[in-house]
Formats: sequence, C-alpha cells, structure tokens
Amino acid sequence: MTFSEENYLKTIFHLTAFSDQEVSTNAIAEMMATKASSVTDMLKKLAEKDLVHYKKYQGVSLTANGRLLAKMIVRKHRLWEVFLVEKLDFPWDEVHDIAEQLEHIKSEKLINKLDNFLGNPTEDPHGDPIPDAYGKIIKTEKLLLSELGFNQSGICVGVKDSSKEFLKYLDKNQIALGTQIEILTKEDFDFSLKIKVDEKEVTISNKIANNLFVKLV
Amino acid sequence: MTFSEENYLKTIFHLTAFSDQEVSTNAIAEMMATKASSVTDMLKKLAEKDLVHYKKYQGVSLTANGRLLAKMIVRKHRLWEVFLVEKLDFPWDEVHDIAEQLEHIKSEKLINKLDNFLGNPTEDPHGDPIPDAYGKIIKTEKLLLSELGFNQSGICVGVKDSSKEFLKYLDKNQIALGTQIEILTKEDFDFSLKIKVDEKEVTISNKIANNLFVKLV
DNA sequence: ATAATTTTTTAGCTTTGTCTAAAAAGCGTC
DNA sequence: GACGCTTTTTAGACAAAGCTAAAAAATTAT
Ligand SMILES: [Mn+2]
Ligand SMILES: [Mn+2]
Ligand SMILES: [Mn+2]
Ligand SMILES: [Mn+2]
Repeated sequence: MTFSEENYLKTIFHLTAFSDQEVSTNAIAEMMATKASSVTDMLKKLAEKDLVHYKKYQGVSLTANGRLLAKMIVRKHRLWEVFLVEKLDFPWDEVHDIAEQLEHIKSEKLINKLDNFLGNPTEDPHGDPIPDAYGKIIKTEKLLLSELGFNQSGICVGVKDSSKEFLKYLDKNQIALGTQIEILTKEDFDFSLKIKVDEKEVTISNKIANNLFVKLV
Repeated sequence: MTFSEENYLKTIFHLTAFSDQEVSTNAIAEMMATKASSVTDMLKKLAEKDLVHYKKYQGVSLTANGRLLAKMIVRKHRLWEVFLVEKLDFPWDEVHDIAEQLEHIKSEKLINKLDNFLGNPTEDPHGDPIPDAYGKIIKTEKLLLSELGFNQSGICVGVKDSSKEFLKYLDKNQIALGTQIEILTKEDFDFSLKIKVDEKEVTISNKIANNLFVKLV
C-alpha cells in the first residue's frame, strides 16, 4: 500500500465513522484538498484491491478489509501522538502533522512494541480512542460542553475540533483534558457561556462549547 | 526533498565516507540495487539542486550542502536505531529496516527531542557514530579484530558488516558491543582465530575477524 | 416532463522515478 | 593511433498520482 492509498482509506474511514453511509466523491476531495477526478481514479484502484465498495456515481464505502486497514492507520497515528506528547514532551497542538508522517511506517512489530512502551493507552492526547491490535475501538460516553445545563459540572475528556488554533485557545484558557468545568450562566442571545475553570470565571462562545467533549461528574 | 533523493544522497555519502574520492555511477547503482541509467537521471536532478558536483562521465561527489543533508539523514537513521533498541527492546539485527523508513520523517524538532530523550547518544547500536545537530561526527579510534596480535585483548565496539546474518552470528556466539575478546592463536593457513570470549574459547574465521571493530584494552 | 444545475466520470496531459535498448565516451592493449 | 571492452549517458516507454477541461449521469427546479 502506498501513502496515498492509505490516506484515502483513512479519509473514507473518518467520513463514514458516524454517518455509516456511503460517502461522496466530492466529500473525499474536499477533505483531502484534492480534485474529484483524482478521487475517482483512486477509488477505482481501491475497488480493484477490494478495499472499498464502489459503483459509478453511487458513492463509496469501506469493505471489511479496507476498514481494518484504515483502523490500523488510525491506531498508528494516535499511538505516535501519545509518544510525542508523553515521551518527547511535545505540546498537543504540534503532534498531528508529525503523526501524519509516522502513521505510514510499516512494521506491525514496531507499533505493538510502541503500544506496550506507552502502557497500552486507550486514548490519544486529544481524547480520541486508539484501536487495539485487532481494530477494536472502545468508545467512551462523552457529551459536548454545550449540552450541559446550569450548575452542571463536567470533566474535559476530548476535543471535537483538534486544529492548532483551537488547541492553543484552550491552552491560553488553561483548559486541558482532565480539567473540571462548571456551567455558571448561559446567554440566550448568542448561547455564549460563563463557566468556572480552576476557580476562575471565563466566558466562552457557543462555538467553543460545541467543540469540547466532557464527561458529567 | 523526496525519499528517493534522500536515499541517493545517503548512498553517495556512505560511498565517499572513507575514500573521499568521486564515486561512480555504477557504484551507486549497485549499492542501491537499481540501474545506472536511473542513477544518471537522479544525479542530474541533484546537481540542479546543488547537492552534488557532477560532470558527465566523471563521477560525482557531494557539495557542502549535500553532505550536510546526508549527515542529517544518517543522524536520524542512527538515533531511531538507538530508540528501537534501547526503548522498544528490538534486537540489533531488526532495527535497520525500520530505521530506513523512519529516517525520512521530516521534523527537526522531533529529531532533536528524540536525541535528548535518548540522552544524546554518540553511537548507534552497531557502534557507528551519530552526527550531532550540526553534522559533526566524533570518530573514535577503532581497529579490526584481525589486526590484533597474540594474547592481545580488545573490547568489541562496533561491526563493519551490519547485516542480519552477521549480527545473528554474533548473538549466537554471545559477542555484543562491550564484550571483551582475547586472541589466543592464529592459524597460518586460513587466518582463522581462536579467541576467548567470557571464559569460553571460540574459533572464528578470518571473515568474522575482519568485520568486528575492537578497542585495545 | 423538461430544463437547469450539480456531481461524477472520462480523456488527455504532467511530473517523478523507474526500466530497456541503443548510442557515446573513456580506457587498456597492441 | 586504432580496436575492443567497459562505463556512462541518452532516447523512449511505463506506472503512479496528480491536474484541467469536457462529457455524462444524477438531481433539482420549473
Ligand atoms: Mn491527529
Ligand atoms: Mn489526535
Ligand atoms: Mn542501519
Ligand atoms: Mn546502525
């Protein structure tokens, strides 16, 4: 498998993760910042290798085999992210780009040894689950901060948007995984929230609250 | 820089490491298991980028810039080998192939953090020197086991041939870096040696003695 | 039901890195 | 200095992965 094939599989996996529907050529093209015609070419190749179900004009989905391979790439990506943060002390907003490269290193033994070295983590630095060596993913219950009501408290367990910009915003406001957040007030006009973080009051927009996963405490 | 360009630079670096002469198209082709015509194509491209000095029919050598880049690739390769052996507990005969992939990961910050994480090692698991972040290489004095005389003792500090086969042979005979070896007798007919390793006597061929680096004790 | 619009595919071209076969250059021998 | 062998380069082809522009299919609107 080439890097490119792996990247397509991973993209299709992410796009079908929650909807579980067929995914469109254009959706793939947009997410990969490429052209629809290039996507069509690749889908034919992946179909040829039995990694996707593909019928002209009818969207695409992963085969069992394709899904497993995609999960293995996600596994590698997230384990390397843990390594970079836990062992090399990288900030959580810098690891994704490097993991995009490391996820293509081919060696099952390597990734399983890395997994052990890291203590078999179940989540990456952004709170996303790490598939095990068989592709099994343990999904933990989590809801968006925006779904909490007044006076409810949650512990931050993940981010929905894991862009550099958002992660840096959270750093600036001293919000990290494990931080406890209490909802103080909700503004009806723009749905902005006043929250309590570490004894400090902070006002955050609806967009922020919609991208932070919490677990009720 | 592409993987392919990096591999060519690295090969030219290794071929010119000791001789310091121009290297031939055929020598590169042979070491990379490719064809001379492919090498010629790549040399033109590298010359265009000012990474090699190249004149038709007259061999090739690295420019200062090309040499520095080559050293950075070697640095990455050897640091990753240390990581694999020291942290992930890989046997020394399995790390080269994986390092061939890891050496192409692009991130200066990553490699410098890895260097620190490993305690800034100066040598890789095969006794080869690791260039520092500026490309500086500290060469330590070492001689071949075959150069020792009767009753002389040396500590094994490196291997000249680092093929799987040779490394496994050494494992089988309990010879590792740091092992002390004493020359007991030399056979005039085939230059085979009787040596003492860990209180045990072992007979080794001239070929073995010619591929083991030692430091006199 | 037809027309307009959007989506997807096809056709044809480009770049990178490889190959084979043939031509050109360099070198050792007489 | 010519001949023959070896090395190197060139010419031309191919596969992978991308692109643009045009055609075809699907979808939406009238
Ligand atoms: Mn990531
Ligand atoms: Mn992540
Ligand atoms: Mn190596
Ligand atoms: Mn090595």
